[in-house]
Amino acid sequence: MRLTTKGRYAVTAMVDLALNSTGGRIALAEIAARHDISQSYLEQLFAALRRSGLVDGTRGPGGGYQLGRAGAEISVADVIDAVDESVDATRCGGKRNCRGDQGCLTHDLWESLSSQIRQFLSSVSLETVVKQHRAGTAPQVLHKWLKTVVSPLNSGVL
Amino acid sequence: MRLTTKGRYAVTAMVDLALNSTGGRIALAEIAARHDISQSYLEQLFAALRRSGLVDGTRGPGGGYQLGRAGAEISVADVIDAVDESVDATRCGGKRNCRGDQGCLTHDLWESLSSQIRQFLSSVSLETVVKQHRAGTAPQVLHKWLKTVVSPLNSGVL
DNA sequence: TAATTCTTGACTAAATTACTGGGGAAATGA
DNA sequence: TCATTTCCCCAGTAATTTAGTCAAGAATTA
Repeated sequence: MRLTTKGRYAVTAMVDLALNSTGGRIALAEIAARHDISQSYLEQLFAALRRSGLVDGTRGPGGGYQLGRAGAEISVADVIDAVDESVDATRCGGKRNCRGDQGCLTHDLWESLSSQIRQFLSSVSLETVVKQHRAGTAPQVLHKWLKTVVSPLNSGVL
Repeated sequence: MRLTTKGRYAVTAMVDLALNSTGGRIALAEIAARHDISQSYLEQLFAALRRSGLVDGTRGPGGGYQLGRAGAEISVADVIDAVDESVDATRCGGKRNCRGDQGCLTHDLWESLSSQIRQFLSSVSLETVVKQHRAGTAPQVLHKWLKTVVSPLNSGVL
């Protein structure tokens, strides 16, 4: 799970789509203009999103993109995965023998951490983000929530 | 908050330091060999870690690096921030006028999401990672924990 | 048919990552 | 003092990724 500006572009565009989708379709040119992103670059990202079934494109006048399924069914992790191509990143290709015993031990550590992040992002849907935005106060709620949730982690429960 | 392989190198090295630190110092060459990373590259990362006070280097024979403070006091987010130089990433430099009204609205969305990830990573200390690794079963515990915690998010509480 | 919009592919510039190499400076031990 | 070990700092560079351009074409609507 990587978290780059590329993924951010994709998430932004998808949230835009979720935010402005009142049943109709939205042209890429619109999204590109709204966020001042190169349209051709967005096209590349949407090609990947399309291949993953996250969006649905229709051509011709009045055409555009739609969410491939309900916003509640699309997680932020889905979007990031679609454009990021997860480049293996393990350096030893999953084999547990990169260097001595301990080499891949720390691999495991990283992957465990990384999978926690993934699970977290998988739990946040586009709808959640939209709702959170509309609510306004939500970030504080989340902040509180995280605080209560996170303390057992550092207090030696594990 | 970006999450690249660069940050992963740094976290791996720091966890190695936390794992093998029995009071003494550890030479960079050791860490480099253990994880098969270019030593000079690690030197660059450690220069950044040093500037942030996360590690403490001593020269001469028997020298090496030490954690700058207790492993419980160093979060994964600290490590990533130290090497990542957080390149602004807002594209409009904080100003709320990049394009019309809605441009920076979605900015807010992203930044809120990004800050949630940051808070999550801030809650995980090196000690936590080490403990989790030693426990072995911990990842499953975490998985369960996340599941109970995450459901209110998607069930319309917000 | 003409306009619109997605779709695809090739190509390029800029930035970042990962790495190399060299020349020190401080500490230690002989 | 001198050699060795280690951090420390800087300059450069190849590979990769990001971000963007350009052009041709397919499907749809009016």
